[in-house]
Amino acid sequence: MPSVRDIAKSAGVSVATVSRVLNNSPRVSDEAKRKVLEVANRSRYVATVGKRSTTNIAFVYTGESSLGSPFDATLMRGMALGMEEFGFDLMVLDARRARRRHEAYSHMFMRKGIRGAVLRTTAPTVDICRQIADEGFPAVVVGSRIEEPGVSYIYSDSRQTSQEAVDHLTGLGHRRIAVCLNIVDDSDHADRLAGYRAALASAGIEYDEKMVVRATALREGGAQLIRRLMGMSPRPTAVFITDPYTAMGALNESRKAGVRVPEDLSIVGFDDAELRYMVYPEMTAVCQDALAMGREAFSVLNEMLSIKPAPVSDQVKTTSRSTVIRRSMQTWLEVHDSTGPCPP
Amino acid sequence: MPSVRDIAKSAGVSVATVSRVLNNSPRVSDEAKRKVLEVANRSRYVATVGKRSTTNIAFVYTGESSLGSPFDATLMRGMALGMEEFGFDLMVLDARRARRRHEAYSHMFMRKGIRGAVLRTTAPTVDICRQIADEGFPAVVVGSRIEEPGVSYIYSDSRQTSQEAVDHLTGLGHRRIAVCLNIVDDSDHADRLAGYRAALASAGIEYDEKMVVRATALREGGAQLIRRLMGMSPRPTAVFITDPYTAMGALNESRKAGVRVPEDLSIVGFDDAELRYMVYPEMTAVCQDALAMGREAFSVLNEMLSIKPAPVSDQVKTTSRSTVIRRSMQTWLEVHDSTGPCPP
DNA sequence: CACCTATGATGAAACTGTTTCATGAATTGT
DNA sequence: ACAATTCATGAAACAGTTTCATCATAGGTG
Repeated sequence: MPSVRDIAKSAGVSVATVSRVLNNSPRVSDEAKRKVLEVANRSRYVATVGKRSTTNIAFVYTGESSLGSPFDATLMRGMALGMEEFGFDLMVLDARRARRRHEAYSHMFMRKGIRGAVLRTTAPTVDICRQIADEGFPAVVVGSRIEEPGVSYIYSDSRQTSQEAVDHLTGLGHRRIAVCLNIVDDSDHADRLAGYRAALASAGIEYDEKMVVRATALREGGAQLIRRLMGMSPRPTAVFITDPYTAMGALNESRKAGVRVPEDLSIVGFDDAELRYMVYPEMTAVCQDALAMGREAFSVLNEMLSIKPAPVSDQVKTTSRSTVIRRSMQTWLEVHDSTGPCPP
Repeated sequence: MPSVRDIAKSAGVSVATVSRVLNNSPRVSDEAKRKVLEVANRSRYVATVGKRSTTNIAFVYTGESSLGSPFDATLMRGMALGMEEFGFDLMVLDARRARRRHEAYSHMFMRKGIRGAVLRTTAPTVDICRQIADEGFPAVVVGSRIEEPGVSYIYSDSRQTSQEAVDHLTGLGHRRIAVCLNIVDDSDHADRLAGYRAALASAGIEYDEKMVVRATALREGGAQLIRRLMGMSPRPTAVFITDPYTAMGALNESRKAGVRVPEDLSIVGFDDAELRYMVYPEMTAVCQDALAMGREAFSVLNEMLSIKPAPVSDQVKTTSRSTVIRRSMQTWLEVHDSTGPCPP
């Protein structure tokens, strides 16, 4: 564990200069900055003020993630439970804004006294998760299944329940069942599509690519979806919508377009909070427990942090990759009023 | 600004013991703990590690506040904007869990490296806000108007718009207009009641206490409300519901009870996020911009923190009360489909 | 051109808070 | 009753940050 004094000696400057570089003080030459950052990053420097051990956990989002979404909000509430239970403090951080140029993610975390991170990511920013895992920093991805080596995650296994959802539709006599996926592909939506296909297969219905529709994860995406479905011929009599907001938008647009739910169209949606009760009609949905996921994230990090890191010899710089923990949470199907028998 | 060494001298112990007390180390006698905490609290101790100045802002809720509500979620998104703009980091904190016994709030904040606080409170926990203000810690209450000396706040002035909302109803010919308030009284709901009364007065309608109904700020509260209203005689033809979730619950229960909205009952709700678009029919509502409030909170704290505190002489311990800043944000009325002409 | 002044980068030293280690006191087990 | 263990504590060592003095350089003015 190098100190500022070690770095100073190695970089050929004073500790004062090292400290200035590490804190972005304006009065420092580019040359000194370059030298210090080079040594600091190479030696995996972590700031430990007076050997103080902080207990901050960061909730890291990546700018494109929707911090105010019901899922994130519920997640946050779950994390608040974890804070109490495991005695951590929670910091909210935008991974891309908070980091400085040429700074390793783990360095950025340590600079802020963060011991572990809960990562929230979307498909385009998966590389951030990979990089953090590569640096060996204790982190867990929540709400996405990132199949990269070294990446820990907690996700909801929605494949089985998605299949049940579509089984529910075939059980009601539906044969022309559409599925709506997000415009960006991720493992979750792949799971749901797999569940959809399995259910079709078990009901002896042939898979038809034209029944797979893409929409944005917004109200407007759901509206678009309904307009698309109504233009199809033959029309689907049911649709499985894999995103909460899209499902909500679809329900509302149906009403505007004069499509009766469930008489003309059965809709199975997705819910990670309470949305299914807010819409009309109350929505049959595949549900996941974002609250429990938030709490579980802290449990996982607690486990990671209680494993003592292997002592790194001064000579060999091993990449001390942290333990990989992967957990899957249950989802369940709730049948409400947006699904009904297939129209004749 | 006392240091651990000053406190040690004053309390008659070593700096090591002071540090142990301040960090809840188990190996310390009650006697030493008492002496140190006494001096630390009296001298307004703040931890400044190596004169490092942290830039953490805390989002403080009080356990009873609903962290996962749309309002708080949107607020959080707004604060994320403020983080970027003003260069702060955000920490999430439960005021009551995080604090230790006999610890002043400002001490607790400083122990965690927090420079300023955004407070989210409900009526029963107003005293926490008052106490933090009394300690002179830079803090701003968001979403409540706390008329206590020294307390800064940002709130939505919903009085005027509430009046407009009820004007809208009287303009549609309604005469028997109920209002639904939260079961706990706070200044916001008082404002909305005042707006309601003003609108009645200007329309020449007499104020009737029986038309003031209380409900919890939950879906179920809204359901209860509808059952109450339907049992009244004569029945109100319109209701102004001052909480988003209550309004949502009322809309859904109306449908279940066979009450048509707006044909039988006009509903004006309240919205601080996007709820008005999620329900059916889309809800006429008094809207506030929680996003802007979150951002504004950081602006206010930035202002507070850039004012240098008066230097405290070693002899006179003045209570350095921080500047009081109060801002009000605009609310607006959006007319959608849950209000209509008064039935004959 | 010479000289003074302002600015900027830097390091030694001073300072802040935390932890380790040694020490003496108190408690407990046999 | 005595040894062993545990506990509370302070001195010292250590980690990071900032202040202050120093030196170099650039720029304006006679």
